[in-house]
Amino acid sequence: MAKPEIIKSVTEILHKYMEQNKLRKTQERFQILKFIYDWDRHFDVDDLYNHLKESGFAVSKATVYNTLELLLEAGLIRKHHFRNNTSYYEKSYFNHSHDHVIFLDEEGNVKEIVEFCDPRIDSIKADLEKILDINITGHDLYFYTKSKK
Amino acid sequence: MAKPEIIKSVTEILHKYMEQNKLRKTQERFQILKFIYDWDRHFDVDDLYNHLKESGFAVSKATVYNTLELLLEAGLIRKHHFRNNTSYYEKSYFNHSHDHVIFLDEEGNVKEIVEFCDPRIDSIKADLEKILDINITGHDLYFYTKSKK
DNA sequence: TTCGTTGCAAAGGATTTGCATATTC
DNA sequence: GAATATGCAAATCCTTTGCAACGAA
Repeated sequence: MAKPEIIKSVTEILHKYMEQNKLRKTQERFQILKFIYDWDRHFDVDDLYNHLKESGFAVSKATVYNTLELLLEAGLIRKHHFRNNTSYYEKSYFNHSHDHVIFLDEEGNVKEIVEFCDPRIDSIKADLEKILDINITGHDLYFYTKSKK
Repeated sequence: MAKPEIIKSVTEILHKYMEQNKLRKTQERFQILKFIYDWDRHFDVDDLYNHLKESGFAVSKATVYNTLELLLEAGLIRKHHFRNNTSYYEKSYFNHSHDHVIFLDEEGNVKEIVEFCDPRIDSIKADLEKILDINITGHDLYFYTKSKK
């Protein structure tokens, strides 16, 4: 699917989500969604806030936080913690479920992120659900390396 | 190994680590290490700070932070992020490498933690190292559930 | 018009930092 | 005695909250 179609599609998903939950369809929410899906990277709140500002669509940081929370609940983005105190986000639709290899520099800062898929995770998950008699709602798997890329 | 022996052993490891790195052997550092290894649970900074205070061995929060950082570098504890903004820690010596299932309540607070081991993680790791030609230094794998335990 | 959302600034929680004091070496 | 670690408080970073103004329904 080409990018404009993806954006159209996630926009519709957000429309439906807001109708179902009786939320208001503000410009800010749709613009932020569009910016995220136009961008091919993982980002933190400041990255997104600055990107919006530089693109001439400044919104308050509170709105960035509110909207990210909304998009998370709508299942349109995912949130990550890479061994530091900052939350990172990424789009999640039309984007296979995947895990991450995090490349760290000397100071432990995130230098690069590589995605991978491995079906063995799903089999571990299925086994745990059976053994513990629980329903697993999600997982986070991060491998860390200091190798240069 | 019985607990007193474990504590003796990790104490020696810390002694060596401090000698190798020309760090000072303060009471606080050894006491905190002992408290952690006497305790069978995952904890955050406040849990440990309060535990020390209630046990009549009060130290400042800055010292708790500093010492946890030191113990991390010495490989004597591990640090985790369970989808919230708090860091959790656990002892890591004489304690198999393992991963975690996190039980969350309605508000997303950590209610319970179950540990598990699965060799499939190591095989995924080995494959990634080969494919990406990197050296993986560690990983974090967390499964999340809202089931009651 | 109504009521949810935005924006701003203040508050909050976790962690770090600066500096005087205490302690190890 | 020299130099590092501790303790306290202030500072910082990330995130949440309160409230007036705005805008969608």
